[in-house]
Amino acid sequence: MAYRATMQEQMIRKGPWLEEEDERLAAFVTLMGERRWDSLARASGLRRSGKSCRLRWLNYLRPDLKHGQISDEEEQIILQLHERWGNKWSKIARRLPGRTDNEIKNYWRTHLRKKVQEQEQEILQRAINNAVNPQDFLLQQGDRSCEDDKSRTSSDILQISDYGFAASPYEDRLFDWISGSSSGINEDVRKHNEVWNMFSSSSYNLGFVSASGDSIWDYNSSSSSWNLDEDLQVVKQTWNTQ
DNA sequence: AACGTCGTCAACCGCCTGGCC
DNA sequence: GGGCCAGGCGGTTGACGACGT
Repeated sequence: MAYRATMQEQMIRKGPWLEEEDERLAAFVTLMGERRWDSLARASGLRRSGKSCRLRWLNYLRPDLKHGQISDEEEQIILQLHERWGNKWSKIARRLPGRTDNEIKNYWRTHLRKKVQEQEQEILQRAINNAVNPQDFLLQQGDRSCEDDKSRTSSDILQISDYGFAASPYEDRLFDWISGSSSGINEDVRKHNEVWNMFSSSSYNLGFVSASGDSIWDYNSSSSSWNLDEDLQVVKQTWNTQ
């Protein structure tokens, strides 16, 4: 028994995929669908693990994948979403049709991380030069962009950023709508920015703040003044009339 | 030309989660 | 409720090429 298991482990191939392996995998995925990867790996006769087959398909062979350079627009989206969600690569990837979590993760690590760190360093330096606390400096910058919102305190602003959008049903459904209804990446980017601006507007943000410190989404659902479908409808209508 | 360093990216690893029995 | 398994996810590794010394 143990001997057989060891033999099987020895049979498993690792490392770069050969062209004929790719062809075989693609043929079997077409035949069996994108599931039961262990069975697929066995049935195909590929000496690869199910996990390895799944990864190869999702990251390289899938026909809807975009191969090639990440555009400036895509980079902007990655930056914005990473700022919101952190290293939630698969979540970010879902907002960029044709891109994989692995691709975005690598792109972030090799191209963007350094850039962001430099920007943060610059902010820190400017704060030092202005002899203020870096956090206050950022708040000052933020206040300059929303002068009309005098009632918003710095603690409000911190609450908003603390909550983020990670568990937001609004956000998930909005972005599903974006990627489901558009006709290309430019359209995606345009819609993304529009919706992003709407969410970033002071009225939306103030609505999201819970005075009690509860999760904003719990807060929303417990309040009868919020209606997910109606609010989504408003956003979509606003978009469609533009 | 030889060697070292760095950047890039495909692939792997280990942990977590959700579904099923 | 608990065990098992498949799949998903983020972090890490390693091969390889480009570039500098």
